[in-house]
Amino acid sequence: MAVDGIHTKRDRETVTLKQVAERAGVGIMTVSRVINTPEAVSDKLKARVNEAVRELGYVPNRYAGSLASARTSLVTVIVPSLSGRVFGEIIKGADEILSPRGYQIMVSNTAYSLEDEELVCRRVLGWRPEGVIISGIDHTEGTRRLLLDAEIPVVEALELGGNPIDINIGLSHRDAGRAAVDHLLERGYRQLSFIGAQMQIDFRAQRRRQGFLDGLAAAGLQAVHDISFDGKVAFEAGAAAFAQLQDTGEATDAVFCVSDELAIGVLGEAQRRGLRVPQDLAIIGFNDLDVSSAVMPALTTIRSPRKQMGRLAAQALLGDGDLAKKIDVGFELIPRGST
Amino acid sequence: MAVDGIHTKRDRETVTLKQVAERAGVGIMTVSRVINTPEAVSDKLKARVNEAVRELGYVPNRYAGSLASARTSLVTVIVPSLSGRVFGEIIKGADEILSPRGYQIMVSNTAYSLEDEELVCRRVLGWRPEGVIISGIDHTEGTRRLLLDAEIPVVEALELGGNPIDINIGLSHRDAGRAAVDHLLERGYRQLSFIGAQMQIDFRAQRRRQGFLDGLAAAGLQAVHDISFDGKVAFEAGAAAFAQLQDTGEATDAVFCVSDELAIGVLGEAQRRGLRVPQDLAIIGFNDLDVSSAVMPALTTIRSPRKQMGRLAAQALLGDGDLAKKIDVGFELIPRGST
DNA sequence: ATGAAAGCGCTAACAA
DNA sequence: TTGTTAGCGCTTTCAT
Repeated sequence: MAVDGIHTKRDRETVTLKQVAERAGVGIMTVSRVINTPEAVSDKLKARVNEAVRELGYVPNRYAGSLASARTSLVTVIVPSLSGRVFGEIIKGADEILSPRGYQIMVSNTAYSLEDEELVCRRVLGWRPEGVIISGIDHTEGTRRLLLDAEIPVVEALELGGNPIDINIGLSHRDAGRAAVDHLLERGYRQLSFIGAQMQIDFRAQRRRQGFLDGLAAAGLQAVHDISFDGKVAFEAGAAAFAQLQDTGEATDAVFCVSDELAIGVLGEAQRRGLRVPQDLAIIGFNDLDVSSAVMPALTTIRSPRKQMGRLAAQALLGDGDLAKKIDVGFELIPRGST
Repeated sequence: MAVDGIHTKRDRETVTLKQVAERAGVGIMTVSRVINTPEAVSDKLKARVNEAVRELGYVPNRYAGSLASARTSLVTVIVPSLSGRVFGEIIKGADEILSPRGYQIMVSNTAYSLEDEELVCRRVLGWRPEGVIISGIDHTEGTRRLLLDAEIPVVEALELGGNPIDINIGLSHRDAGRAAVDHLLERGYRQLSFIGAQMQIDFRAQRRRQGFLDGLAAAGLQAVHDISFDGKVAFEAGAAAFAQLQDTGEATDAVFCVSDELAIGVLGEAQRRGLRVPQDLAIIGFNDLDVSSAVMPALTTIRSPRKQMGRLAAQALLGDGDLAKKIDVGFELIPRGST
């Protein structure tokens, strides 16, 4: 019977190895073996034990097991946000590799704060993960120290660069920003603007913006507008930012949005204002979300191989295939209707 | 120093309570108290211990702690999919309540399979969660048995009904489907169609469809089209389904899509075919994703309070505020431009 | 306020 | 193939 509210377990009966062993009339090690290395037990005893396990509804206690064996089969993934589909895909990619190998993933959220990341890291290391996948390359010294001292494989994912703690899998966000401008310039646009969100806390977004500005400078141009507009929902922030930019500023004929959400917000707002995309306004985003190819016109964007990064990160942790310590997964500009 | 690939920890040095105690020149219980109940230790010893903890980089081992105390501070959330933003929001809502209270969330994925759900359940109970949040009300007998035997609070979330294991928080998806038809009929549409995806495995989607069909029947009508079109990406499935429906079938003037993703796919395809929405075609979805209000025209949809369900589920587990065993969070039809 | 002893439920290492 | 023993690193309980 279920029970009101959370409370400790000790006051209730728990089925243990020993009880299963007694029930089956065998030693506890036999039960342990039936569960962990069934091939090492005779069919006869195995059957008896399995029946006892079933009858008692025995579920092995991982705390006891891990304490005794020093194996946890746990991998933690540290992400800056639980909302975006972006991080969900990394997690999913990692899970696809890890689950079949018997690993459990534990996800923790830093809310884009380096200080919280350090706290999260400390908390999470108490679970003695056998590997850590952490987002980005910017961390406090304390976080680095913790991770280094843990003596487990660590993958810094999403972005390339910095002074890697261990393994680094990602792409150059600066190059991606640069690719966005180059594309717009090539298409003939000259009055380019940048729209960002949460720029103070999102280092990867900052680097995409920097790449954009670099590219403009290289072409002897400068941004017509360069704004960041925070908001609870990125789509709305995009719409609001574009509205502000149109209402108060000089004309722009192309915008680079630091994310597809913003870009789709801009697209909607532009259409509401009667602008034709891409004739009057070109829009390019970043991420290539599923929805980006569904909107009309479809959104030109830069695809980051998120799921692949998750998979590679997991494989790197497992030491599969002798992967390099540094893997550039690259990005791909997907030209579509919006430019 | 980090290390190549995952391997066990025992071969490397680990800092334990005992080492900290020796370093600080106190008993191990004093160290334990400094960490768990610092108010019970004198300032002098507390300072010495904290210094030793810092110097050694001590991180308490949760396995030892939980084994000894029978408290895990773990809550597991079982979802059918890691991809959708839908489940991410439930998790986020739950995390907002649980994290500040010192609980760690562990997420597990059943891939919309009841059999996998049972396996996942068994695996996850080995971590001795102090509470479980599980999606939906459809489970195998084995799953029910496991959850009941665990003697911990269990919340079945997202959907109301069935024979609850313990606590049930959600909404009636059938009523939601019914609300969708009623809205379309009220707007004057008569040639209604249904577009679904993954209908065989998604019970909640089935119930929305049933509500839709019920509503039609009550009005003496029947669906022009009633199709399900699977695909890797729901947006694309929506577009493909609508294309098929247009190419091979009778005229329809309104479609109810079982999810917003499908609806946005339909919207894009309709626009590509030169149809005016909502004049030529009305579209209504389900979920109210962030993107749904950003597209042009904005999508009429039914909002389910996902984050709130996550929060309520967490609060119910904690026994907060003496919540009912059954909570109907309702839904809200949001009329927008697409109808 | 502090410490010593016992033991949580399991696995490693060994013995039979 | 099976069982016995000694911990794993902590917290509980009970002394002091």
